[in-house]
Amino acid sequence: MGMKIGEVAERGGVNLQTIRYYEREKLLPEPPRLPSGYRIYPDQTVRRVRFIKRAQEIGFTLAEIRELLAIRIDASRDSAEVRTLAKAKITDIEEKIQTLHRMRDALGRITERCSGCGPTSECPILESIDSDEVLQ
Amino acid sequence: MGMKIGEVAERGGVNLQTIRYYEREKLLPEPPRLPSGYRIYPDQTVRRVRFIKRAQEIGFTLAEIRELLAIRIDASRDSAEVRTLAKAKITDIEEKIQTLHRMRDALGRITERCSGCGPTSECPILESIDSDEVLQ
DNA sequence: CTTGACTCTATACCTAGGTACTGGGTTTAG
DNA sequence: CTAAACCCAGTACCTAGGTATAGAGTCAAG
Repeated sequence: MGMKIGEVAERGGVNLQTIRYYEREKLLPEPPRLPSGYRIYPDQTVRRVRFIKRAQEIGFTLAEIRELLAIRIDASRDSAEVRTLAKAKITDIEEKIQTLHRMRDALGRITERCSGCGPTSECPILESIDSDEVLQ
Repeated sequence: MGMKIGEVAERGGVNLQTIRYYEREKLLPEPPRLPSGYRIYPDQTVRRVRFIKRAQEIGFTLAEIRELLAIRIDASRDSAEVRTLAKAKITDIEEKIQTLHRMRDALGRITERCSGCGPTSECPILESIDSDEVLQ
């Protein structure tokens, strides 16, 4: 029960320095320490680190991730405020999902139309795709 | 027909310097110039700039966006290769969509469960949510 | 035909998000 | 009881993705 920082980093898939950086940036709470000063972390810290990394991959900044985490954590807030915050985040997320769907569909059309063609320069279908189709 | 750089920047919603930066980074092709050296852009450049910005918002780096754009543009490639690339990108995108769905659902549960509660500290439902529920 | 808004290149600077290095102390396996 | 592996704080450094500034030329409305 309780890991040292190196294990958290390894299991979380990040550099050891990153853990300390997240602590400074208030993305991770300050953990208890051994008398030696060594940080001791509970298991769920690994999940939190992975959450941060996944949230970054889908375009949230550390500041936004801090807010997302705060939705769960701050028990001193009014629940109406919590709901308002959560709903705003849901809106952000749904917009990202829409954009991703559009990109996926455009890429899907490219793979479909070109199946069975030879080199691209001989593939009139690919050549004819409006060059802005994927954009949008 | 043809805008100068300031108009592209404004309509694209970015700083003027960013347009030149994207050109250096090969995200925008070098546009034709007036005899004075002024860059002259076609209309679709604005759409391309907005595409770049939207793609960034959902977590693609400029290097990845360059690849996405190249899928449409490079006609010297084999179409099988184009399809392989496009499929790899589709996989990336679908993973992002999954992550976003999970986050949205977790946030949705928070807003649902707390509707009608008073201050959070008096809301046993919110307090009881496993603090890692949104994570995952 | 001038004046204010725009553009050019080049270079310097900035923020976010880390990563590495230094000079120590600590833990643990043998 | 020692050597390898780990941790500490502090500080320096790095990359990505811009943004600002300087000094000079260009364009367009009056």
